[in-house]
This record gives sequence, structure tokens and C-alpha cells, in this order.
Amino acid sequence: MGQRGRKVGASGERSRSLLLQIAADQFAQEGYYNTKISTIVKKAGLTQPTFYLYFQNKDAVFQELVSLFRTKLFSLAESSRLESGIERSALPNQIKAGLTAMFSFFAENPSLTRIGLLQATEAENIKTELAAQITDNLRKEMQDGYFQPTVDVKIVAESLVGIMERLVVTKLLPGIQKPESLANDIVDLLLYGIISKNNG
Amino acid sequence: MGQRGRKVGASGERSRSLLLQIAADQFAQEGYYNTKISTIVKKAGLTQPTFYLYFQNKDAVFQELVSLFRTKLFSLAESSRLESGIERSALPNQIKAGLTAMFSFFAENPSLTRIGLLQATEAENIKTELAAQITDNLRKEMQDGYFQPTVDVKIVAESLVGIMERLVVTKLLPGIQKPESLANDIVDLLLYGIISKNNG
Amino acid sequence: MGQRGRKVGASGERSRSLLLQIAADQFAQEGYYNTKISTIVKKAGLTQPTFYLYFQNKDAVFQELVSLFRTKLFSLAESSRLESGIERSALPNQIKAGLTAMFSFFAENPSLTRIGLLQATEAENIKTELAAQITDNLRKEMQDGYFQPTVDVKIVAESLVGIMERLVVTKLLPGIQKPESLANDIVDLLLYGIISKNNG
Amino acid sequence: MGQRGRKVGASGERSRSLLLQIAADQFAQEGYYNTKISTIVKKAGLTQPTFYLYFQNKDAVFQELVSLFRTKLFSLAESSRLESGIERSALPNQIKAGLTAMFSFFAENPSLTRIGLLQATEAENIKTELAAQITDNLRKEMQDGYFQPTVDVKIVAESLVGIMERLVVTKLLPGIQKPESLANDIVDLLLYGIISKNNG
DNA sequence: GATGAATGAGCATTCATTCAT
DNA sequence: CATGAATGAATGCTCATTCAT
Repeated sequence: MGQRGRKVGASGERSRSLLLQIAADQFAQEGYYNTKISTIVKKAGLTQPTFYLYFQNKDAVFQELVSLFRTKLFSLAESSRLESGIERSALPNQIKAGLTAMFSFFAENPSLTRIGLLQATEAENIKTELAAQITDNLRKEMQDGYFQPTVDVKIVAESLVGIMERLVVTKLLPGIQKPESLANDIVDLLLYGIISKNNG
Repeated sequence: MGQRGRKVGASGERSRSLLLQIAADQFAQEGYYNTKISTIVKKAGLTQPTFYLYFQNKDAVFQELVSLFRTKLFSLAESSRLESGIERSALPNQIKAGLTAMFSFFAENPSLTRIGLLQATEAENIKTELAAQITDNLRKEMQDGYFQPTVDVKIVAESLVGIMERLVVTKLLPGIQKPESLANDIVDLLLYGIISKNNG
Repeated sequence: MGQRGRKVGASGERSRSLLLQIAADQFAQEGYYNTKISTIVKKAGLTQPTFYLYFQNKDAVFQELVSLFRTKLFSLAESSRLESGIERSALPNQIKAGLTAMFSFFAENPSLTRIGLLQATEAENIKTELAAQITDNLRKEMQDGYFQPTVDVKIVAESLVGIMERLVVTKLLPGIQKPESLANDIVDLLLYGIISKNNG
Repeated sequence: MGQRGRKVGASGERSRSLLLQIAADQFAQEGYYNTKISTIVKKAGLTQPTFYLYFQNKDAVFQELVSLFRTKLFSLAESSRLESGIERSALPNQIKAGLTAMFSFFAENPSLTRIGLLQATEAENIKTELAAQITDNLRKEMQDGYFQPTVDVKIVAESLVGIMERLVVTKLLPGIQKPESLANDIVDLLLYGIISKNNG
């Protein structure tokens, strides 16, 4: 009793999060305009009015997902803020750890990532904000003399964001490369460059 | 030519390219789904059936613009293919020249760039293809010993594409930075990295 | 009574009349189609199924309110039926008393009045019925020779109803004029007309 | 050719006014909320998008009809403004003429009348405005000494509007009484009252 | 070369109403 | 006595697309 047929109890919240999950996947796969409410509810085994029981409208769900992504992303970025005064030799691993955490988050939330990082109109803002945080981080290390003085931190930050976005799409989400591996590659690239130094 | 008052012959092509131009701007600004044929033709001073005189449908115009972008982009990439056997010291400038050319093209074709690089579903393919070309280039230089042997050229190529995309959006198209300047920044970053070498 | 903590028995009736009251106000203010069950129950601090515990459906509540109006109105009209054989000079006051009673009823039941007199489809019937009763009344007085023989009582009755409706809406319900004052005005107007008799 | 199949030429205006006419009838018979766009276009032999070719939305058509009613009504009321300084004996006929014109207009535009006088939210405003115009008229005649000095012209004007509305609904639109006859009845009633004067 | 007029197909949203508890 | 959760059934509106001229 209460096992068969209509679910009871916390069924409301369950329906809501089910819809939210399906919506996320649908938006991520099909994009905003090709995602139909009718499809979402069908996949959830519900009907259209139920959707509007939990969400104001199509746009509202999308925004909720974007918000979710933003919140999670920035709480993560917050926590991976570099402590100042670390060992010079520890810096690469610090950065790697931060990047790994971020890529892990993306890998664990592929739909949310596609939405918040690629599809949303606010994706641009989010990335800009992310770049700003990275800029902050880099500036500190800059002051500690870890980086070459000619480096334009803003450019580096934006570049890092660009790299992350691209590698998320081409390597991470398709499952070609793991978070840690990507983090390694990026750190190596950005810290040391590619040019051979043996005969500079 | 123009026997009957109204110009004939040329008028058709003129209308077509007018529509194409307006469509490009509209798609670039509003995105595919928010761009309405009715708006395009209104801005062109024409009517909807006229649109269908020149284009099969909405999707076809969009594809035509994407194609245009792709063609132009790859003819450019083709021409900036690095000659092998250049001086080691000339390499950075070679690369800068190539990037500058590319950024110049983007700057001169902002709408097309937004469409082909950001909006189109095929944007992914285009960027992948671009990355493949860059990979080719890098591999040669690799063989010539210009780069550190540990470098993963594919990752570098994808990263470069990511950086380009991001800097196009945040610096180039808003007019904040010029092609050459961006090219310089990127080359410096990718070739030499950011880490201070004074006490390596 | 109320064995189990929550009051029983009375609570039901209380909920019902609460809903009815709120419904009346809502219908009166917003009209039938702009009144939502969801709004009514929200204002009553109840839920939608509870509404259906007490009323068959939306239409039924509305009808109940109309019925209420009709019943009250006609019991009133009944009681103010003119006794025949009154003094000629007492007639105006008799009529005034009847009208005053009616306007008082309207003033005390503004929502019900708006519903039954203005909004309901049956409002037309109600007014027609009211006109019929007035016609009856007038006819008697006609036979008693109180009125000019050329008077078309039906027209007078309908006119009176029209006047009442209009003055209820414009003067009574907004609180601009009191029942007795309105009754006076109407009796003066209808009995004596407006034209100056000094030089007839 | 041009007789069969789709009509050509001024077909646009024809479709528009056809839709407008049908909408008027539909609104008048069924009320705003029971009138469906789908019904209107079906009756017009057209499809829904065509409706939106000519009208912004459902509300806009309704408003257009209300506007039409208002405009026509007040241009009529304007033209039947009483000339001052007429013969005392000519007054009744003057007023009758004005009322007859108005009733004729209502009779000729039954749907518009139902909409603008009864259904529209603005119906109240329209009637108030009409009452104001009548008040103006009456005031002039008051100054000329035609009416009893105790008369409250505003009340008379509102009453007249109430009478008109009621008789339009019960006598004119059902075809029971003609404009002129109604005008006569009203003038007799309002000017002279109903009470017998033979033995005052 | 161009247009006035029209439509097929679809989609988000709303609301009264009900089931199971 | 009351509710959490859900739905059937509409309906307004939009947009790309086309026909006939």
C-alpha cells in the first residue's frame, strides 16, 4: 500500500525534482527552444498542468537550472581559492587541485554544465564572473612573484576559461579525458608553455 | 540593362544579398530562434514571399551563412599554414601572423563569426576542424623540435581554439583589443607559459 | 459536540458560509469568469477539494448566490405590496417606503446585489419579474384613479426598474446617496415629472 | 475568374470587416469569455492566424467594437444637442427627436449596443459620460425655466440613462417597440409624471 | 521581381475538477 | 473535516511557409 499506483507522501518534491532533472537533460540535449514542456512531462509520466504546479513557466525552470549551476560553481570556486604564502613548488599542484575539482563538478553535472556554461544567455556572465575570480587568484600569486611580470592576468584568466570550456566540451563531457588529467595538461601548458627550452 | 524603369537582373541579386546581410546581423544579435523571417524582410523593405524567392527556408539562410563562414575561415587557415623549415626564431612571428589574420577576419565579419563560431550547431564541427588543422601545424613543428616533447599537441590545439573563441567574444568583438595585440598575448602565453623562470 | 479537539459539525457550516461569503465578494468585484476557485479557497485559508465538499461546482455557488438574492428581493417586494384603498395623499409615501426598503436591502447586500442585479444571466429574468410585480402594483392604483389614464404601466414599471438599477450602481453602492433620498428623488420624478407647470 | 475560390483585391479589408462583424455578433450573443476566436474564424470561413493578421488579440477586437460604439454614440449625442431658445411647446418634440435618433442607432446596431452598453467594462464609463451630456442639456433648459426648480438634473439624467438601457433591452432589441414609440413614452413619463392631475 | 492574403502545425499556459488518503 | 497531488480539456497565439496574381 503506497507502493503501487500514485506515489504518496513526499511525492510532490519527488515530482518536482524529477521534472527538474528531466528538464535539465532535455535542455542540455536539445537546447531551450527544442525542448517542449509536453516532452518533459511525458518523460516524467506526468501531465502538463503538473509541470505548472511546480514551475511558473518554461523559462523559470531554465533559469532555476542556470541558477543552480551558478551557485554550485561559485561555491566551488570559492572553496578552491588559493591560500597565499604557499610554497612555490606547491603552486602547480594547488592549481591542479582547483581545476580538478571544477572539472569533476562539470563531469558530475553534465546537463547543468551544458546549460549554464554553454546555452544560457547568462553563460557569458557566468564565465566572465569566473574569469574575474581567477583573475583575483592570479593577481595574488603575481604579487608573490610566482609569475612573470609581463603577464596580463586578465588575458590569462579569460584564456583559462576558454580552455576549460573547450576541453569540457571536447574531452570531459564525451568521457575522453578525466578531470585530473585535464587539470594536469592545462597547468603544464599555462605554467610552462610549449616551446622547447633546451636550446633557447 | 534596366529597360523598363525598374532595374532588372541586378535587383534580384541585390535583394538577395540584402536579405542575407540582414539575416546575418539578426541571427548574430538575436540567435536563430528569436530571428523571424517577418523581421528580416521588414528591415529589407520586402515581403515574406520574396524571401522564399531567394532562399528555400529559414534554415537554408542560416546554413548558407555558416557555410560562408566555414569557407572563408578555412581558406584563411589554409593560407596561413606554416611553411616547414623556418628559422626557430621566426616561429613566434609566424604564428602571430596566422593568428592576427584569423582575428582580423573575425573582426571584419562579426555577425558571421558569431553565427559560425558560437551559434550554429555545426560550430562544434568547425572548431573541431580548426583544431585539427592547428594540430597538423603543431605536429610539424614538433617534429622540428621546436616544442617540448611532452606536449600533447591535440590538447594544445583545442586549448588554442578555446582561447581564441573566448578572446573573440570578450575582447575582439567588443572592440576592446585589436587582432595583433590578441595574437601577441596568445603566443606569449602558449609558447612561454606564465611561470616566472628567474629561479627555476 | 466536538469530541475530538477540532470542532466538528459547526466547523463545516462555518467553512461553507465563509466560502460563500468570499465567493460573493469575489464574483461581485471580479465577475464570474475572473473569479477563480483557487483564489476563493486561498482567501478562506482552505484548499480546493474542500470547496467541492460544499459546492457542486463553480456555477453552483454562483447560482446559490443568485437564488439568495432573488429570494430575499422578492420576499421584500412581497411585503411592500401596496394595500389598496389607501388615501390618495398617502400614496407617495407608500411608494417611497417600498423603494426605501428595496434600496436598503441593496445597500446592505452590495455583493449579492451586484451579482443578482447586474452580473447573472438571470439578472434579466429577475428584473423582468420585478417589473411584473411593480406593474401589478401600479395597475391597482391605476384602477383607483390615482394615475393618468394614458399611462402605460408596463413602460413605467420597466422604467422604474431601469432607474433603480442605474441609481443603485451610480449613487447607492458608491455611497453617494442614501436609500431614502434616492426613493424621494425617484417618486418625485415619476409622479410629477420635471416640466414646470406654472404656465401650463 | 476572380469569382471563384479565394477572393482577391480588397479581400483584406473584406476579411477584416467580416471578422469584426462576426466578432460583434458573437460577443453580443455569448459574451466576451464564451466567445472563442476559433468560432469567429470558423464562421468567417477563415483560420486562426488570419484573425491575428487583422487584430492584435481577442481583447483588441473587443475594444475596437467598444470604441466604435462609443464614437458613434457620442457623435450622435453631439448632433442632437438641443438648441437653446426654442419654443416652450417645441421642447418635448425636440427631446423626442433626440431620443428617437438614439434608439434608432441602437436598433440598427444591436450587437454593438449590447457590447458597448451592457457588456464592456467601459460600459459604465460610457453611460456616465452619456449622463453627463444629458445633464448639460438639461441644465440649459433649466435656466430657460422649462423645468421645475426643484429638479435635480443629475438624477434625472442618470434616470433617463437607466430607462433607456432598460427599454433598449426589454423593448427595442427584442423588436417589441419602435424607437419613436419608446421616445414618446419616455418623454411623457419624465416630463409630466404619472400622477393624475384632475383632482389634485 | 514582387506581393496581398492566407494557412498548417504547433506550443505554452490556465482552470475547474477529482482521487486517494 | 480536510488536503496533497494530479489531470482533462481547452484556448489564445505564433511562425514559417505558400498560393494566386
